[in-house]
Amino acid sequence: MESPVNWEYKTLINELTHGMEKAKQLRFHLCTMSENQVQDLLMQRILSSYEKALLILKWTGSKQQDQVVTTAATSVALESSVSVDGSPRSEGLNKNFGDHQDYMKPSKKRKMQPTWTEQVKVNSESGLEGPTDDGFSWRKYGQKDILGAKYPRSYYRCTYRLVQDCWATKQVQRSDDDPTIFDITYRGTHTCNHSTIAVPPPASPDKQETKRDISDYHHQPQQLNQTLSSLKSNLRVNTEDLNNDEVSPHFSFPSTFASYDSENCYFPFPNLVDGTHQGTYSVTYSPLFLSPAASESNYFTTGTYNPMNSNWGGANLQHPEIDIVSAHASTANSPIGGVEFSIDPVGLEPHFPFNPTEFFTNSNFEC
DNA sequence: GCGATTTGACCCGC
DNA sequence: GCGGGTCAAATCGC
Repeated sequence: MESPVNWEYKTLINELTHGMEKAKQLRFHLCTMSENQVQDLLMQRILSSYEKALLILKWTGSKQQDQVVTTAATSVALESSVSVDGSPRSEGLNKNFGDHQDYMKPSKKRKMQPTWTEQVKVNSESGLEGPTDDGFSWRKYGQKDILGAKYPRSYYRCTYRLVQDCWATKQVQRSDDDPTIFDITYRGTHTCNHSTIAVPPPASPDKQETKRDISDYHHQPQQLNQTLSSLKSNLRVNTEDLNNDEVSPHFSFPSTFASYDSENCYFPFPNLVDGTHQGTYSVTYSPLFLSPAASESNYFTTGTYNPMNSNWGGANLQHPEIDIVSAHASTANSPIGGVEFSIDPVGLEPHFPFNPTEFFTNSNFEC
């Protein structure tokens, strides 16, 4: 019997597929009616967004199925003599972890894990070891001098690896060219419940908080829905620079989503609510997330966050926005693929009223 | 004392 | 054999 989650998941896939087909039809009509390259470019990007959303969803779905299988097969020993790297050194490790087969997961799935890279620019070269607060708790487990690199690479893993079996890791390396830029490579997605996201200040000043556990959003679909509505209302495409080859349309998001991640429904942008960082962020996703057509140029940078006035891209405090600016005139600067906007069907309430077709078709595009 | 970081060593893939 | 990724003992800091 099909579960509600599977039903929601398939419905979401169907809706996105339907939307993509309609967008293709629209592009066909636009191409036949006009030679406006701007319109065609926009259509390509809309299609790319749908395509990537579907890819992400499908990937997430298969991952969840794997998790179900893994959880169910608790009595099955998987390569009990293989370590996290797949290396045969079970002696010491098994002392700590016994024959807990979950420990073996990364060795089997490392190449299947999603990997993406952010470039984070910090304010000054001095005073910051690197970008730190991205909403998760990391524990440094190694540092390595990399051949040809001026600065060493630091290795971090989730603090809750052992407690909550969270296998997310990240690598941080300062750029050779610009010491104020850090390349952060994330590998794997968080399965822990300790992520935090930035939220708008609450109405009551005596209950102000700047971070909230993501589980709040899982358990408050109404609030998430409101946030999505806010995202919808603030989503816009700025095409004023379309004639400039160097600049592509801007997609804007409310800053509420600055840390929304696919695994826990939050974006993987660093959490900047503490106001300690100012900089630009770019995200490069691995081909695992992208179709061959889309992965050709899947790179964009966001606008600048100003901690002095808590603004993203110069937007006001009431409706701060993140301006996502494509660095290349590609089909990959969409908000969907670019910021890993995948709605995890498991992470949402079964009856969460999110209609992707309506969401995208009714979005407030400004042309 | 406990948790986080450092750092040399080990292991694996290429 | 080399380079990258990870481990784990030693060390540090609160």
